[in-house]
Amino acid sequence: MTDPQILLAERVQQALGTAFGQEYATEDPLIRPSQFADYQANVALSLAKRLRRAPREVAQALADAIDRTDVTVEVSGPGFLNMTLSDAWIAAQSARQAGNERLGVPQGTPKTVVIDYSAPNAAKEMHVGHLRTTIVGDSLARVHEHVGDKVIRQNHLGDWGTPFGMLIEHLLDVGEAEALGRLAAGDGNAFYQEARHKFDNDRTFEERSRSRVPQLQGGDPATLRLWDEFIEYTKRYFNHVYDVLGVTLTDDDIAGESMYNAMLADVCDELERTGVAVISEGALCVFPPGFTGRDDQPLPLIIRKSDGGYGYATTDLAAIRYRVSDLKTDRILYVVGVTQSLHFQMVFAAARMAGWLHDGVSAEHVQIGSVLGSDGKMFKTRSGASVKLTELLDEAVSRAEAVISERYDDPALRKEIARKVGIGGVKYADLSVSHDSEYVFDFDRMLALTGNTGPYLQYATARARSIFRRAEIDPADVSGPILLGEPQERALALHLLGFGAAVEAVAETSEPHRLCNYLFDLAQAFTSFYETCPVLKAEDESVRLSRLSLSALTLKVLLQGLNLLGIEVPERM
RNA sequence: GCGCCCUUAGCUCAGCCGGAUAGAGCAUCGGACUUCUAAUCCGACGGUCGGGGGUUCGAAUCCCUCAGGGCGCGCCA
Repeated sequence: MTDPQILLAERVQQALGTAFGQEYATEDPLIRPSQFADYQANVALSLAKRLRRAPREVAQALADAIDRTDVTVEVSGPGFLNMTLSDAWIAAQSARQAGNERLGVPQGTPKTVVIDYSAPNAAKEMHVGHLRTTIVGDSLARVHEHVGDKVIRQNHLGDWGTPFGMLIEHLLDVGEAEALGRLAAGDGNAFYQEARHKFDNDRTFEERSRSRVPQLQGGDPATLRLWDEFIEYTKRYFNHVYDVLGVTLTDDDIAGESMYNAMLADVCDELERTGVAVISEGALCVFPPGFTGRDDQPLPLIIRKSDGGYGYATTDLAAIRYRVSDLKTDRILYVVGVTQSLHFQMVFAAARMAGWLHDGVSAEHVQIGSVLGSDGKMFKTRSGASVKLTELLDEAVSRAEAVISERYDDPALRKEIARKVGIGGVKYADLSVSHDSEYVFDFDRMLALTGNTGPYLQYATARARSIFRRAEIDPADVSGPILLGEPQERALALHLLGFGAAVEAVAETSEPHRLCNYLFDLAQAFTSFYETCPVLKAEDESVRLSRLSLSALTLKVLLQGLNLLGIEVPERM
């Protein structure tokens, strides 16, 4: 790890020990980026009261005790310690980072992390919100893998339950061949709506559908065959979307609701036997303490309906039990819409009551905010119908093509660039705002070539690449001492050192937007460097080599960072 | 009624384990191409951090309260 904050924290802690006694050596030195120096330590202020000394005095004593090798320290204001790193230290760390194939990203103690994401429902509307959970979850999976965790992707497909009776009946009505063709083409939503319409308006269809459900759950072979086909063709469509998006999910990651069917009865038995669940109004319910509904009544988590059927709470509980006991996970991330917040709170609480979730395992709901249309409401087309995802992505690509420079008239090249820019722009838009906030879907903003966008980062990367293309040098071959003559060089090198910390923070907090912000700042620092510091035309050979190294390092970090976000980068733009 | 989330510059958003004059981007205005991609860069303008109270040496950040908005809340998943 090359992060300067670590060095500074160690230095200050050491000084705390020598200045005030060893009991203070573990105090958080409160290192923060500073506008007056590279970093500042704020610990003197927070410690002053406990030491019963004036803050500035504490700061001075601390400053005097700090090992000043490669660091200048000065007391400032009411008791801040402004710390500036020597150019030599930064340059040395840069060289170290350049020589490190992990670019300064540490590998922690490996954990097993289950990441539950995407989870499209084969029987319900699928909209851009599903894209977002898929994209964010996929980035988290990539990041955890990169820091050394064992990642188990779990695509909790909505492939079971009441609506499937309806869908199977509709499939029979339409005819298998035609129905399956439509499903593979991504017409599942319309297919569902047709079925739903008949279900609501046609009594005999409704009855047929209802009687189909027990056959499905009971394992009737003819019904299962139809269900299998339905799911198979729906999966083809999902896989097509994943392919277009460049998402790492495969069929091996599918762990849909149907998978837990066989465990549900046992889940209920165990909960009932242990007294965690009780019968209420004919349904088997868990009443986790602290949850109340309307009229202050305890809020139930229904795990077996009064008609004997199971709902998604049962499935989710079965999944937790399975993930902890069979998958041996240390951490479960549920990358699911914010609207499910209450549901997950209750499921987690119930799982803790049952002892399935114990202190060694953390279950976290990574709440994904809703994607809104320009009207500020849930994203829909102008006509009010839900948007077909593939059409949305196609539009992103064709819009990207329209803004791509006319400098590329080779149609194949243009198309390839447009594809990466269009898809990358959509993905970056999902990743760059904090996952729990809503955001307004806006093609113009996410495909803009300036600002905190995917295309801007891709462009910065393409410019870095062009240096090496022009020089006919492989960035991987560049090495050499780094010299920090210009302020832009220093700022770039210093920012590069923070890469590892940024990646680590994403793994810890499940917030990919931190990495986006880091990369955006990096791209800006690089562009600024690029504008003011000629690389190939540098007057001095050692400066040229240094700048080449710096460019190579930047390029590698940008590529690695974008890869962790799941964003492809065209060779040129 | 209860619970969760949100309210920061004209717009879109960061910052929220308390720390100095609250930051970006877009938009607007003004500069910079005989120079490695100007799809860029540099600068300016712009904010009582929803209101009020509290804790603190210090609050956008923590606590309380009020207002406004979103989502959810017993047999869909």
